[in-house]
Parts: sequence; structure tokens; C-alpha cells
Amino acid sequence: MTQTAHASNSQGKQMLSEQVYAHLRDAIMRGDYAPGDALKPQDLAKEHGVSLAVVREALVRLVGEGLADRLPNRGFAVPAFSDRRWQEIAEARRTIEPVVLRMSIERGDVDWEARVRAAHHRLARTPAYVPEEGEHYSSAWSEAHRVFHRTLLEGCGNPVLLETFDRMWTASELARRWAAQRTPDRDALGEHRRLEEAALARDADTAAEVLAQHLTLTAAALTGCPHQAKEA
Amino acid sequence: MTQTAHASNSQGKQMLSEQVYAHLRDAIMRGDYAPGDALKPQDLAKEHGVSLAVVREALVRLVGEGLADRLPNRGFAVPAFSDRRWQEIAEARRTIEPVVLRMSIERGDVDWEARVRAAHHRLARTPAYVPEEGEHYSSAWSEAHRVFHRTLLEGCGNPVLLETFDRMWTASELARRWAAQRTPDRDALGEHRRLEEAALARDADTAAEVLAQHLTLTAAALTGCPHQAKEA
DNA sequence: ATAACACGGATAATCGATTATTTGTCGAAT
DNA sequence: ATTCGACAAATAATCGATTATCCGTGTTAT
Repeated sequence: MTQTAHASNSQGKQMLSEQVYAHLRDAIMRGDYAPGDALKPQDLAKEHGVSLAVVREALVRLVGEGLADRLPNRGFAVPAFSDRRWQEIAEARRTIEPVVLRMSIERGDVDWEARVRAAHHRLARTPAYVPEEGEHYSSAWSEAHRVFHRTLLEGCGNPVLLETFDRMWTASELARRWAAQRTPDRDALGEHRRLEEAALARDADTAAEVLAQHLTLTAAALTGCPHQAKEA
Repeated sequence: MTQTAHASNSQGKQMLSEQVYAHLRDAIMRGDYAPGDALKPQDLAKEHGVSLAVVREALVRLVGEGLADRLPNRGFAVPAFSDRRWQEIAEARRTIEPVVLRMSIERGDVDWEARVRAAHHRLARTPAYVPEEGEHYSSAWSEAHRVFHRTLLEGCGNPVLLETFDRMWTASELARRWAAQRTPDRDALGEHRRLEEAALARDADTAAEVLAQHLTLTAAALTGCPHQAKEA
């Protein structure tokens, strides 16, 4: 390729470590591994057909995002969340997200309004999680759910705050994966609808209140249940 | 070495990548490099007397923490902060920290009180930054400052929220490094004292208010000034 | 019988070298 | 004179192999 390469290869050539990283991240978030499972560089390198170096880089990045644990000289593993940790994550979200939502509602422009509407519409149309034997969850719904919550906050216009949301959401989902293993999702449709309405009505007080309650209820629904089997 | 090595080497044997990571992180935070400077694996490997792999791992970790930029196929570099970015970081802190401070004040126990007192005492005793030619800042004061602010929040008892603080503080300091290059630190002693007093008096309203103002003033002092000289 | 130690297999950490990509330069064609 | 394209140097990404560490197993001395 000697051409000036203004070619629009949107994602044609990626670093190997990037691909492996993405695959591994999705696998972990999807729940393909059990918490505590060892992530052996050699095995992963063979599976992906790459060298140890690229797997290693992917794992190091994962550790940085809390999606893998590292035990020096003992390898990498899928993180196992204690009940305590899960509660801490949920509390952090309850603490921060309502505040950011207020800011978002005060600042969001018309474009933001449109995106909120679209995100809510998409979420409402996506079939919710139905727990089935062996199956973990609906990733389509999970993604729509994430986008809805994130879009609500995006009106704040502050990338740093949104990065904070992203990190907490990731941790929250990872922890939820196992807590919700056997827990049918309660119907949060009503809450999401009220959230959208309050946001579009620029009613920050109500929106913040509904969001805090939404997060509290979700956490409560998952905290008490018999999750994280001690064995395996 | 066949001995069981139960030796109490508190930190005697670390992974090389860990050491290089720490060195590099300190160097960047200390301002040894200029924003935009290339971080060349080969050079760094020679300087530290290690192979490319360990430098690479350190750099990848740094990128994950926002302490280095990565341009695919173009290497790593010291991050350069725009004025906009700096303001976003400052705003994020103003948004989140007062809320966490409230929680901390409501929950902190006597041990926390003692640590707040100690941290403030240490900060008050540490000579503040005095800008001199060629010299960047007093790392002793900077560290005492960080510990004071973090300790104030530690009463919240939530590691996730404290991790959030850590990330924002790191970003804030990195951005401030260059904004403050020529800016004498305004005297924040009084604000810190009032912060300590309000916290220990369990006056959450006042403390949150003082903190918000403290962060606003600090940001204002650094935002308007002629920082980030366009040339070298 | 038990506990400390030594051996050996498995795997993590590191290294040195190879391959691929980018960037700058120089020359040819318009 | 300017632009496009081929070459070359620099350096990023990747690989295959080496070295170091951990952990389980078996042995021996008390």
C-alpha cells in the first residue's frame, strides 16, 4: 500500500493486542468465565493464534480496568466480587450519578433531548432479560440499558465525568453478572420511563430522585439473593 | 537460590515492570518530561537496563491511567492537556468531591478524625511551593496536599469512591503541573484550615461549600494565567 | 507419624531478534 | 516549480526462546 491511504478503512487494520483485548473483555463481561478462573497467557495465545506478548498486553490493560485480577508471579484471573464490593459499587453509583444527572438536565441541548428519546425508545423496544437455564443475560438489552443511562448523563458535556460513569458501569455490570445469575430482572420499565420524562421536562429534582431510587432498588434486588456460589 | 525464601523482604523482589512503571510514573508526574514528548521504548529500555517488553508493559499501564498517550503504530507520548481538558477535570472534581465529603463527614469515626488532624498538621507544616527558576514544584507539599484531601474523603468508607478521587487527583495534578509552571500557588492555608475545622465539627454543609469554593478558586487561579507556553 | 527439605513440572517474567509500519527524503514526471 | 511515488532509516509490534518463580510431590530425619 503506497497510496496516500486516505482510504476509509474504518477499522481495517488493528493491532493484534487490541483485538485480543476486545475479545477478552467481551468474554469476561459476557460471563464466559467464572469468577476466579485463571487466565493463562499460553492457552489464550493458542486460542487466538498470537504470541504471549500480545495476550500479556491485553491482560495488563484488563487489569487496569478492573476486568482482571493479577497475582504477581501467579498469573491473571477473572475477578471475583464479594458481596461487599458489589454494594460499594452500587453505593458509588447512587452517590455520583444523580449529581451528574442534575448537571446534564441543566445543560443538555436539543440534540441531547433527541438522543435521550432515541435511547429510551430503543431500550423500551428491546426484550428484557429472561433468565433461562445456562444462559446468562441478553447482551442486547444490557447494551441498550447502558446507552440509555449514559445518554441521560451526556448532557453534562464533561468527558471526565462520563469516563467516571463508564468505569463504574463496567464494574457494576461485571459484579451484577454473577449476582443476577439466578435473579430475574425486576421490571424497571416504569422507572426508565419516569426518568426520561423528568429529564426531558427538565425536572432535575425529580429525575435525580428517581435515579437514586432506581439504583437503590436494583441493588436491593440483587444484594439479598443467593449469588456467588462459594464452590466452583 | 534454593532456599525457601521466607525471608521478610518487604519489597525486596519486585517485578521489573513494576519498578519501571513506578519510575516512569513519578518522572511524568514530577514534570521531568514536557507534554508531547515521545516516550521511546528503546531509549527507556536502555536507561533502565531492561528489555522492551517490560518498558512496554509499564507504558501500557500508564496509558490506562491517563499518564501517557498512545498513538497506534506511532508510539507513546507524555500527554498534553488542553485548557479545556484542565477545566473539565477541575469541574469534575467540584462536582464529585463535595458530595463524597458530605458522606465522609456523616460516617467518619474517631480514627478518621485523628487522621484528618494528622494530615492537616503535616500539610500546614510543609513549606508551600515557591516557584523558582527551572524548578517545578515541591513534591513534599504536593504529596501532603494530596493526603490531606484524600483523608478528608476517606471517612466515606467506600473504596470505589476513593479510587475515583485518586484518578481525578492524578489527572488534576498532571494538568496543573504545566498550568502552574509560572504561577505562584495562592495561599490556600486558610481554606485548608476551615476545611479541617468544618469536617471535625461534622458541619457537612459548610465543609462541602468550602471545598467547592476551594476547588473553584484553585481552578480559577490556574485557568486564566498564561500557561502552557506554545513553544517548547 | 510428622515436619522440614529437596526435586521436578508448570507457568510467569524476561529477553533478543524478526517483521511490519511510519516518516522523511530524494528523484522523476508533469 | 510542484506533485506523486519509490527508497531508506527509524521505531513500533510481534514472535520464539530463555530464565526465574511457584507449587505439588516425594523423601528423609526426628
